[in-house]
Amino acid sequence: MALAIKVNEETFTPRQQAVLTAALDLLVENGDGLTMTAVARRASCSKETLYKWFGDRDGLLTATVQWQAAKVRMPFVDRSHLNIKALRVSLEQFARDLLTTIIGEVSITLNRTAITHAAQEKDSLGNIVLENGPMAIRRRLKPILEAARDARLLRFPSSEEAYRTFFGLVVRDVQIRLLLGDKSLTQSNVEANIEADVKTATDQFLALYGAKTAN
Amino acid sequence: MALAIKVNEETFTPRQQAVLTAALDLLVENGDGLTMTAVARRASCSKETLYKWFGDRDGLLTATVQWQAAKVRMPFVDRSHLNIKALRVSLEQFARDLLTTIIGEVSITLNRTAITHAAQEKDSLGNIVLENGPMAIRRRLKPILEAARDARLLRFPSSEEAYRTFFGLVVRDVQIRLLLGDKSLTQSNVEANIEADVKTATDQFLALYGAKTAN
DNA sequence: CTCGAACCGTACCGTACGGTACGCCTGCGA
DNA sequence: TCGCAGGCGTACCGTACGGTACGGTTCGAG
Repeated sequence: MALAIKVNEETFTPRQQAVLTAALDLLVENGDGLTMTAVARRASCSKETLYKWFGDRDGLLTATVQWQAAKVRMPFVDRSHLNIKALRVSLEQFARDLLTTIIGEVSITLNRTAITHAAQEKDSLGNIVLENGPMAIRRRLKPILEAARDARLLRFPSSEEAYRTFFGLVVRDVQIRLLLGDKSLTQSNVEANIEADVKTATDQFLALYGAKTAN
Repeated sequence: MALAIKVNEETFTPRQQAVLTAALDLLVENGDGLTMTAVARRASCSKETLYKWFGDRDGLLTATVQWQAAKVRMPFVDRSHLNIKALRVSLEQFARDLLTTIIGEVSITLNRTAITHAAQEKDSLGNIVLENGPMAIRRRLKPILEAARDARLLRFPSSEEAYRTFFGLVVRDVQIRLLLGDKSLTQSNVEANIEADVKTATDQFLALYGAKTAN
């Protein structure tokens, strides 16, 4: 998918970004509230301009999701001196970023929008979100895991399995419950437990894949 | 939520179930294809009947999701003689059912529909899916876990944490990727690995929470 | 046989929204 | 100062769809 690459080239003027911000706001406020008229009014621009810039409604939607999803940036991790302590810190950093991203309203909205889109024949938005979400994490995490394996800090049959286990241990049922609108999972509720969950997930991951006295 | 209970009372006539089947088929075929006209044509009934039976479009949608979601039934597990071997079999059974359910087209469609619904102000569909999905599993799994803890087969700080870890280890990133329409996750592709994934997840869970020589 | 309830098929209405056209204003270069 | 490109606001069109109305048919009860 050249989508993730295209994002860097497809740069938007400040005015266009203002429009995209308005579109995103409408999406967050009310998922299906993204009508061309509403965006135009919110951004104080004409519908004609919207169609000139983004082609059609789907183009606007794609641009909005792409532009916003690309903002999610995973942390760079220091790979120079890999010891068990640095590895733990790195993993915790990944877990923290993953969790804080996932519980954010923007992420929830983007995922919901992409899933709604995927419920029809279209898969473009799903690909964008996948590419900037799970796949981005995988790309960043796998090298770390493999370096740690080479340094005899971790042991696993395949880095793919290790990555997916890490994902599962961190995300658990939080994302699907948030996407489904579970009222018993308030954002502040989850937020308060992030640090504990991060530590638990990292501990568990190291218990499963850490070599020797990993704990 | 009295929703799950209401389902048992709210029984549908065969003719009504045929209508709901038509509605579900349309949902599966094309998420937004559930127009009243389409359902009426597919089920060979009149729109007037649809409105008489289900009130409005949302009522039809709710009835369809409710009726279908209630069909998901978790396995009953024998709790009489709990030893480590029986526990492992039970956990594998849960993992297998959870995975096979999640990757099914019907489950994907129901979750997508509920998430789309949740993207607007409405949370009823989300609650139904939650109640018949994750929460149903939790209700069934927790007693097993607690019984196993009482039998000194498992050790965990809280059964809630243990349940969520199990969920994460089993589901990993499969569900979100399927919901987003990840093309690299074909159903047959996942299906072929179910048994291996079930075993891995169970092993990992027991490694984390099993008491003593759980493995 | 008759009546009425349930239901099918279809025509119809109102509205919301995607998309287009057009008039007007502003700013800028010649 | 003139002209024009870009863009705002609004009016407008066509369509899709939710919801309603109504005539015709079937079927079972009395």
